[in-house]
Amino acid sequence: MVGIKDVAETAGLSVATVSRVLNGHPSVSDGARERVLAATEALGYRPNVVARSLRTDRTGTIGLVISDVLNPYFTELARAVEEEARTLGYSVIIGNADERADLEDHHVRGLLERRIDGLLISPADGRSPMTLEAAAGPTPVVFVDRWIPGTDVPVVRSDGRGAIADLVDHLHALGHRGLAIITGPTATTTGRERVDAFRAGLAAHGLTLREEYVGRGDFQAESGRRATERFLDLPEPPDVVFATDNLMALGALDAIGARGLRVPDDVALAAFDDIPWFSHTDPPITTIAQPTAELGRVAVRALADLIAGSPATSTVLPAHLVVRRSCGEPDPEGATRE
Amino acid sequence: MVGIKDVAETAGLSVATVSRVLNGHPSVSDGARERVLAATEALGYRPNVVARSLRTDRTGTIGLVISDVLNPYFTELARAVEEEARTLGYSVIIGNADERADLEDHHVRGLLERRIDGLLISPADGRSPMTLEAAAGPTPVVFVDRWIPGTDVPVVRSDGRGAIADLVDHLHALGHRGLAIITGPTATTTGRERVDAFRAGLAAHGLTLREEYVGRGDFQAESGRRATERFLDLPEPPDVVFATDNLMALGALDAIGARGLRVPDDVALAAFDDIPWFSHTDPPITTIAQPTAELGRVAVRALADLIAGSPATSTVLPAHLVVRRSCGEPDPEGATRE
DNA sequence: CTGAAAGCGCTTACAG
DNA sequence: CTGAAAGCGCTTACAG
Repeated sequence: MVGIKDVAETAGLSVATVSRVLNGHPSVSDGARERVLAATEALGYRPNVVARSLRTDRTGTIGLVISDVLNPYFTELARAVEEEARTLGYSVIIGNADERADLEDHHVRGLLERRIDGLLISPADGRSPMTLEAAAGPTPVVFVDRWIPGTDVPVVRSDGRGAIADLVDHLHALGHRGLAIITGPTATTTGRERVDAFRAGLAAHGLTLREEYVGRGDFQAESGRRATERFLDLPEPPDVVFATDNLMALGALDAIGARGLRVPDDVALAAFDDIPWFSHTDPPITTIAQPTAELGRVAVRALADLIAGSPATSTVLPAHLVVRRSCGEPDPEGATRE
Repeated sequence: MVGIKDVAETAGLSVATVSRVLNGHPSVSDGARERVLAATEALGYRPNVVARSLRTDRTGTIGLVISDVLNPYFTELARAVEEEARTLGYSVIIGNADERADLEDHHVRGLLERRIDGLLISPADGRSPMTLEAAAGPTPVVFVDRWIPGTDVPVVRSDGRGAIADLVDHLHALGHRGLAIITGPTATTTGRERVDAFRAGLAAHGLTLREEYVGRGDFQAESGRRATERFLDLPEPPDVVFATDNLMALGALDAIGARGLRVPDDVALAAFDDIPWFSHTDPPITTIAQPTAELGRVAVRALADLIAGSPATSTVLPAHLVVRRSCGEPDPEGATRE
């Protein structure tokens, strides 16, 4: 591989000068600059950022550890993060934890060893030792979407509680009383928030959440399927199933379809997270939309602040209800669709 | 940050010995190993892989440049790649080209400067200079899904031609004669292959592909919407629209729905790439499925071979038709569903 | 089995 | 404006 030494040699200058040109240092003569650029071009020189990083102690890279790349919510988040990071001059390395604490650990450790400048994590739960270590360590960390209570880390997330209250109102107004929920892991903050808000929403209508109407899922499709099957096997199945993310809603759809039942006639379905497909499912799905891309962008800016040494602020953005037809109502022609 | 020197000091040994222990070198006494491990643990030492990489000239990382993270096909591919790479001891850094040659360039350059051990690329077209440079350079490269003819790079892809012929047969048998296609960029190999195979399939039935029934898309949703709108504006709209990837099918669905038309009664729809949502759209979508995850795994193994210095072989896996209801037929209850 | 030392490819005070 | 030299944190022949 051609190195800076080769460039210096063919340019007839020292490596110091070559380095200055390549890094846009002002103290270089135009002549030197030209010769360096010409040599760089001629040799097809690619700077070795590994060496540069070792020397400068910054990698120009941030890490992003998400729970599940197959989840369109996280995909959209990741895309927004990469876009904003690129604007700010950072590359991003994505680690997919697949909702597994051991994988989260693996990726956080790898990213830390790689000396990324900062870390964005959507922590599965508080049980990944490396995540805890990262949160306490010197590398700047920002939590996005999920967070770990009790840590001193800025968090950028959305608050779904208001929207969930709206959802329960909506369901109640449609006459539904047997409301079931498929939760995420209750060790996750989003998992807990959604079931708590749902319970609170029911309470506001004088209803209580029946124990058998709580299905414990893990935010992945298969768990949504299993929980829904259990609901349907109940002597008194629920009127509505609220799947607290889009993949579990997909699983619920699978389970309902497999029994030859129809949504919403036999059982209604609501979801959390809006994705383009929800407009085209049979029927279109009522869901709660997060400002996903915005979360990603804000999180990157917060992390960049931290890296720059400024204090970073936490941000909470609101989610909102998007009414479609999966809970039984007539389609109000794009009511809350933005 | 605590470095190897600190560990050596508290262990009362040289950095050489510490390094040997950390790298599993056999020539270390049990006592030394123990003291090193204890010191490592006590100090919370994290090896600096940047320094290690500079020294060893390998990063234990492979790069993956895909065309669009928001496309579930590529997401699934990326996931399989990461999984297989992890098994083989590699990390993977994903670059999202978003179907833009300039972004592909940006990511390939960044990955090369980062000195990744090997590169997996799904090239947008032959117009990214960096991709061409990478293909010709010393870093091992494998193309996956798409490739660039005329380069000397192994390619792992699926062949959709047989399945497209099956699709045309299927459509013809259902009585459809006005067949339209939304292509990907014809600069991509997959874009070309799909339209060529479609045309050949029509020819086999004595039909020709009418020029106005060819919509040029870019594999993203918006282009599918626009192409479909143009089809529907035609004095003689087609009977069937074949969207050659899943996102353009989503766009087509949007366009059809926006006019209050129904699939398949008003216009039939077929797609390329199978994704879980296709079973739940209204109606479920007939499509062509690729062995996506397998492509990813095979590609990683081919790249690992190349990195190890062995020759890598190209692989072509077959795609197959999955018949659902979007073209008008009765649902044969999961006919070709695996 | 162990350690001293060279060197990976850069950047950056320091001196001129 | 330019260059010689030190040093980033590791690994690895080489010698003992």
